[in-house]
Amino acid sequence: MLKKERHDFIMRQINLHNRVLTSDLVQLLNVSEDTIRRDLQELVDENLLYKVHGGALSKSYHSSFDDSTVYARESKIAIGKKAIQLIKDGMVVLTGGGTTILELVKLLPQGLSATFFTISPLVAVELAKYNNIEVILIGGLFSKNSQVTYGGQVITQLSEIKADLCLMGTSAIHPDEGLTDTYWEINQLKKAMLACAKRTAVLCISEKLDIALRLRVCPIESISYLITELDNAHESLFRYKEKELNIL
Amino acid sequence: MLKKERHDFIMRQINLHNRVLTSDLVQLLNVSEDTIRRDLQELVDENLLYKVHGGALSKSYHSSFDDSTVYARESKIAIGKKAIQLIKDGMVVLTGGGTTILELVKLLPQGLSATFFTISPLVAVELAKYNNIEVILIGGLFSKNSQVTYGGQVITQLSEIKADLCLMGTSAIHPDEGLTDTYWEINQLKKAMLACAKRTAVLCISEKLDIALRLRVCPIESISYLITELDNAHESLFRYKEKELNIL
DNA sequence: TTTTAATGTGCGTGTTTTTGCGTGTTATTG
DNA sequence: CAATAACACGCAAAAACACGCACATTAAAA
Repeated sequence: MLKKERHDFIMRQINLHNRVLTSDLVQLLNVSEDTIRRDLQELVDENLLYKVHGGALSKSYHSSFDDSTVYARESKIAIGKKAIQLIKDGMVVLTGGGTTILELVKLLPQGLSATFFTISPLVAVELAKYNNIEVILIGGLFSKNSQVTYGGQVITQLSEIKADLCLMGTSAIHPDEGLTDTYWEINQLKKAMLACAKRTAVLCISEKLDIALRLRVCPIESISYLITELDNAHESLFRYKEKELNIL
Repeated sequence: MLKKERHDFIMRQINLHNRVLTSDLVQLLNVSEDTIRRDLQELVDENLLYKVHGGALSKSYHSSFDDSTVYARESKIAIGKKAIQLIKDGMVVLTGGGTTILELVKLLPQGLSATFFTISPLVAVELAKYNNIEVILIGGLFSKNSQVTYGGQVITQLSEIKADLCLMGTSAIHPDEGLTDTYWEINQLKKAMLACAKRTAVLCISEKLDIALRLRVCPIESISYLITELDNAHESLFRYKEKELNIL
């Protein structure tokens, strides 16, 4: 492999992930650490990236760091960190859309090898940054509001999938009413997602606890994991602990 | 073997693989290293390729699919402006992926009422910003390189669609060889897209003109419109005008 | 046909680039 | 503060390179 190609590869990784580890590059490119270090130094000289102990960072990363337009981003990252513990190598995972799922995906470990089905284009794009993850985007009508695909075709395709784990954002959850939603189409969609996964994890920031909306998706017992940003011992979770439900 | 023949051979290799190694050429052409080096230097002088230690790279080779800095963005906007003239109210349009298409979508008139099928999640998200456009995302395996869905499922779904117009980005176009591509899957995909649309418009920045890659998608006659950023009278387009092809 | 000039090609020589390794130093972590 | 990992520096071998020169081939001029 030519040096220029290596540089291109590194810059590609940087643009994709905003960071690279020296050790990863050594493995991926099959050259010595010194070579990688020299490459990184040369790219620094060209003002293309920012070198740190252990690897390098994207130059634009720091300047555009504050994409804090995401509401309650800190909470969602906390939820994401908990949720990734459920994902193991070799798993087939089904995900919905929403900013919480998106934050989770950004936190996945680089080496993870798994298959992801998703109804969210944005999640698909983010997942595609991981070399060892196979991404299948479930197609259909595209919802302008929730930025996911929906409709009959999606549900048909979901019925053909067998997933180990389903990761689902939530509109509302209530200890007695279970999972609920406002829109018929989204409701149908979530039912279909639940049906095709062995276990389902609901990702839910605390302010959506104890709310019931118009349409019932499923009772609380159909859910395997409830993941919030709260400490496990937090009082808001008492009512949920009484059910057969793992709280993370 | 004549020098010109060697040069043609080298350029062919470059267009095919985006790179050549000096050592490979020495073997393939059975001449001395010096001759190859001189050849490469001459091709550099003609501005046809990019020389590096160990070989040479294609000039139009840009590996990074970097969304922050779209390559040749001005040209792509110019192409987009021309292409939207083809889109009328009520149409069913099929689009591929790529930055050119993405720029086009951003230029669509707000009031446009149409149905768009697309294999690109990013295009879908962008299209969703228009109230009167119905967006159907065609799902399937998601390609990390080209950021579109592909594979058997996509092709099956495409076969069920009847579109008025297909908007397609391009890897390479050549007056004799037609539309060509490097990857089998993308090649199959483009064939399927062509098959389901009444007319096809190829969006192509000028530096991708007159290049032939490994796999043939279709002859030039199968295309209805060729859209570049160049003026209609530009000499680069002469060879294309001879064919039955509308140049915009 | 012969001469002359121009161009193309290969080889020898010396230079530069690239790369991996050994050594010792600096950061990071528990 | 000690163990580990990451780092910087210099060195040496190998590869790639540039340059000049000689020889071959070709083509036009004499």
